[in-house]
Amino acid sequence: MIGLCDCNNFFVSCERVFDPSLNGKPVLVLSGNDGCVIARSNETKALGIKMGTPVFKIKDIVEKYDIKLFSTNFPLYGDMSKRVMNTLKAYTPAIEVYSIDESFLDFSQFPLESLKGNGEKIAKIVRRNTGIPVSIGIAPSKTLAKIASKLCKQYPALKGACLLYKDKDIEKVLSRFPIEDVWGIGRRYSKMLKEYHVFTALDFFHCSPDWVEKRMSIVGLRTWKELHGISCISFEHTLPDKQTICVSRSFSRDVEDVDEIKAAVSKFTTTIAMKLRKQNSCAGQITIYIMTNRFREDKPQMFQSFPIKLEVPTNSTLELVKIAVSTIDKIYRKGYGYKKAGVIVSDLHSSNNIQLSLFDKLDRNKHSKLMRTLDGINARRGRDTVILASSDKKLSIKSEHISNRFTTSWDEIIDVKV
DNA sequence: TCTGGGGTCCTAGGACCC
DNA sequence: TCTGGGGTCCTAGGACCC
Repeated sequence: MIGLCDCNNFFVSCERVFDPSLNGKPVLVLSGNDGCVIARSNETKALGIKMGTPVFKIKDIVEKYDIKLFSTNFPLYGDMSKRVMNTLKAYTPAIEVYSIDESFLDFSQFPLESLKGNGEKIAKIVRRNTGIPVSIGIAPSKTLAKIASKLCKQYPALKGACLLYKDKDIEKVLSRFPIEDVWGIGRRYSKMLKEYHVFTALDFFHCSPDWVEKRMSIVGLRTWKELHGISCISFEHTLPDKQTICVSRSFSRDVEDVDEIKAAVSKFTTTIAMKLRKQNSCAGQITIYIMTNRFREDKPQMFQSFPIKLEVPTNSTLELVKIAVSTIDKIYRKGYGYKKAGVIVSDLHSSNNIQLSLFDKLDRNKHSKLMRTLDGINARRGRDTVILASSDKKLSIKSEHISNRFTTSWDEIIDVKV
């Protein structure tokens, strides 16, 4: 049996931990530049506000219901996530961190009759230790566990834990579960399935496996089997290294100045190099892209992306930034307003086995020593204590409703009034 | 005026090998 | 009229996830 612990309305819950007056009130958390809705409280869900809605389109509702808005605060959410995961680790034999707000829990050694009670206990402890409410679904497969966790949110009487394993129960639940809400069935497939009158998870359950495989490949077949209680997506005890790493941002306005774009790309690449070193990888390829605002149909559009193969894979900030910034000169065109830029590294290798080149002039030992020192200082003194001069320029990104980094910055720690 | 960011996996087709 | 058989690797595109 496998558990899935999902944090309820996670980003909203993080904000509420540090401002309990938000409990019971409608709250939204917004994407970068305060653009779209990326998290909703139950109250705002009830108002019919959809995930991904641009905020300017719902200005009237926000005002009418006095909805509290928050800019995204990833340092806070990331740290709160760690706290939740650490608590889960302490009360289960193993966890697989699946996303910032979800973990699978290894319940394979627990007797069946103890599962419901254990789930409730764990949900209660997480709430007590971190302030974050969670829903724990327990079932024979990951897909069913996801469904079970959603049931917890519908039925508070379950006290945060739902065990789903009897055939009779599964069929009853699936018959009321919309096909588009099943893990693994996205927008495209649910549209296709509905054309064949498959509307609920149970309709899909009763499809023939051959039919499913023919139309949805073995990925769809896997979902079908998982709904039948056959576990096909195994529990991963160790996280594999990333195969690609990407850092990109939209700007709050259209940027024409090439130096501003270079500074942004320099910043993104600095972050990427840091992430590479963190997982002990070197990149064999780096791609830089810049694009105009696709929503401005009245303006000329431009999307340029330029991949560069590296002769020797690297994770040196100096080397990668130099390449990235010089690439901007190749792809930048005057007269366009750029709205977004990004950097992607791929073809990643372990730093321990790097194929060197006969013609390489770079002193790689020197670089890696310097990077170790830089990482050390920035770990102790804060992320941007030592940066490259080329990235020393403020990015134009809007976040008007941002809360404090209560748990990761001494300057922003919570005030307690006595 | 204002529209997010970061990932994975699978398949098909083309280029190439012997 | 007729044109082999068996592979690998790479990339682009499409699907999905949070």
